[in-house]
Amino acid sequence: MRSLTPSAEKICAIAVEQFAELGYDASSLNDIAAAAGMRKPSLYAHFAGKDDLFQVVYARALQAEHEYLEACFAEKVTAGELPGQRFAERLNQRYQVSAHLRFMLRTAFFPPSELRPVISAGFEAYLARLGELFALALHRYAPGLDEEQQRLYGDGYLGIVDSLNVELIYAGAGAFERRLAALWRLFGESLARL
Amino acid sequence: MRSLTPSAEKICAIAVEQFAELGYDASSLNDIAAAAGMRKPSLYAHFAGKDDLFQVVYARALQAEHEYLEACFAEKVTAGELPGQRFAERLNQRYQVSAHLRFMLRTAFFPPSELRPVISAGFEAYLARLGELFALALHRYAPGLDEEQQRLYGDGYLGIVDSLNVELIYAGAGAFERRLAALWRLFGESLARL
Amino acid sequence: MRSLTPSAEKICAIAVEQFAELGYDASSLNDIAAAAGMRKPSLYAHFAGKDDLFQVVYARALQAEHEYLEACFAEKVTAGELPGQRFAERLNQRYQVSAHLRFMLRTAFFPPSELRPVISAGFEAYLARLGELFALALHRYAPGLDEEQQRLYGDGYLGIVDSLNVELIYAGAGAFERRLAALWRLFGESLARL
Amino acid sequence: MRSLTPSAEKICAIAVEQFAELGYDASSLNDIAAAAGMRKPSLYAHFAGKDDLFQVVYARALQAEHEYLEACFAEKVTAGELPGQRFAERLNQRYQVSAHLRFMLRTAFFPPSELRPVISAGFEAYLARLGELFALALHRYAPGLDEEQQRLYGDGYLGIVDSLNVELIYAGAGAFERRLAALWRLFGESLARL
DNA sequence: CATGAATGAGACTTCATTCAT
DNA sequence: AATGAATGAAGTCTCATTCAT
Repeated sequence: MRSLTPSAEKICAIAVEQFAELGYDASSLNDIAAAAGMRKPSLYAHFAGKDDLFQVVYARALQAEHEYLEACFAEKVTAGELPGQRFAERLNQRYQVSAHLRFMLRTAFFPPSELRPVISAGFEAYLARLGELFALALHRYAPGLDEEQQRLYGDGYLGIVDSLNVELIYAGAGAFERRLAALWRLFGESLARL
Repeated sequence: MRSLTPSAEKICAIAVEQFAELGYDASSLNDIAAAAGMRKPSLYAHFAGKDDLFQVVYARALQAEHEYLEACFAEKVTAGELPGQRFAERLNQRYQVSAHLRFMLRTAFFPPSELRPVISAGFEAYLARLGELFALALHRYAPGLDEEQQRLYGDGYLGIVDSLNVELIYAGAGAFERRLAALWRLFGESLARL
Repeated sequence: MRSLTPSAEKICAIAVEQFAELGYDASSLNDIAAAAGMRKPSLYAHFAGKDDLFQVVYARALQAEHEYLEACFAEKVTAGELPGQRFAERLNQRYQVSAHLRFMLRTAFFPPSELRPVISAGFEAYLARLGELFALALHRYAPGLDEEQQRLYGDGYLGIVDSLNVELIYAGAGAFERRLAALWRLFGESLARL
Repeated sequence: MRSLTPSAEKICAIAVEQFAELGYDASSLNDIAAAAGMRKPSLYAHFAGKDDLFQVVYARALQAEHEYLEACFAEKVTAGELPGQRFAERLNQRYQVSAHLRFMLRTAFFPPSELRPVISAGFEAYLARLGELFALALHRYAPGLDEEQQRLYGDGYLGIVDSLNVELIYAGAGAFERRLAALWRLFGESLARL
């Protein structure tokens, strides 16, 4: 993880918004530079090129969301809270607030072809960690589950998270809450019967 | 729905693949024309421009997937089949086979900014129809549900479908089956208790 | 040998002058396009890029100088003319008149690094043909020479031609005539004694 | 002749290689700086700009080759050695060893347009001195020559040297030896008959 | 003496589009 | 219906250069 100068930080902050909003191809270094208060060639003092900028931004987005993940699952659980519930319920807010999340999801779903491998690897690690954290919480919630059940709930939880992410991507906050209610009801009912 | 000459059909068939694979911005009219066996300016004999081509392709993709939807839900249900089950189980195969579906999903999730409204409208109609078809099937399966329960299962079903779509987009067939198993278990268990 | 449209011909005619005068790196497609009465992107309707243009121009230069070579050596020899004499004496005029020659020499001596192999091959064929034509003329002039002598005069003749070319490159017409006189005197005296 | 700090010396040593290999336009201050172990702007602490660096390097190349010239002609002649023979025979080795010579030749033949006058002047002085040294040696070898003969052999000798240089530029050591043998035979035979 | 940051100029190239043929 | 030619706009990127530190 490269450490960045303040200028480079600023460029990244601009770039993550542009990339999240427009995608790789429709984002222009010209616009990014202008929004960062400099001219296009100045970017090259900080990044080797568009690909490099994109990858740096992606790495930072991954890290930010990893940190969020850890923090979210590290919070003390309140009574009656199901495993992963807090993370799921806060997805909406996180999505609105974090360009990193919006960028990461867009990029993971539809990466620029040349960068697909590196992007996939990073995102899969993110998902894997989310799965682990859920598994730990599930074990705390219901210690006696057999392996198959653990896998079942793990897969289901990741599926629900993806579903919620998609809803955030193409719909709005209202739709999110409806979907969250529905899916979490199914999930919670099932867990409650354990 | 414009009717198309054979040449225009061919262009569309190429374009839907390119757009599905690369997205709007990274797709080049040059490549599309070449793959269709002609030169770039010839496209303008059939379409007003890139946007027009994109929109025509999108309309056709929507129609194709609408038709698939209807056909899928019109099939006779076999014993023990839950509402929407056939459609969900076949998503994987459909995704592999239908560039229209791949294109529609990509476009609906991340439309080119200028076309966002028209694209959203079309996709929402698709989802709405899917919701309706599920609702009908649900009613046939469990006639006495109150409105809230109907909405709950409808939302859940659409959420599951999105989740499966996402899995298809960024993972492979294997992951799809695991997720399908997990989500459908949750869904089916709940339905079965009605 | 690609056949060219009139526009492409014109571009080549401009380009050979620019490349001969400034070399590959200092020549600008912008300038070439402007001098050819069009804008930069229009060049790409005729050539795949700068390299392609350069190579086409080079191939044409080689051909032009090959043709000149053949024509020059095909002329009827006058009494007292030594083998290769006419070609050598006309180098100056040819150099002034033929951008192809100026370009070919510059390019052969200092090719852009990436194109070195293809350029070398072409120029060596040119030199080889010059050597052949001289050898034929020498045989006509002095039929009984042994192989070693033939090679000796062949090498000497090519050496003299190169020397004259160099003089044209960095000096002027006056210097050329002095050098021609000196080298040809050495060469002629030796031949005359056969 | 400016005297240089060690850093400036190093830059020059790198630059002469790059300029000799790639020419003025294709050489990048970035690469030169990097190869000299510093960043581009640091060059400006030593040289006013690219042109200045080029001219300094050129002046040093001229000086180095002047010194070589003097040393070469100052060596004691062995029996049977013709005037200028040693210099001619060593051209190959000198060319391989001296980036200054390679650079000087390339630059003299094809100078960057803006620097043509200063470059020509320097190179002509070099050639003039070579001519003088040869003339002296010739006088020592054959004292009684009339002016016309002196000029004849002088021109011929310079022509031969250029021819050999060209062979070094676009061919290899093997070709050099063949050409040297041929040209020197012509030259030596003629001299021997004096 | 060295450099990080910035920049104006300009390089090559691709793009979607138009138009006469 | 198709295309060769042309183009304005914009893309990414490199270059030599300057300046404050």
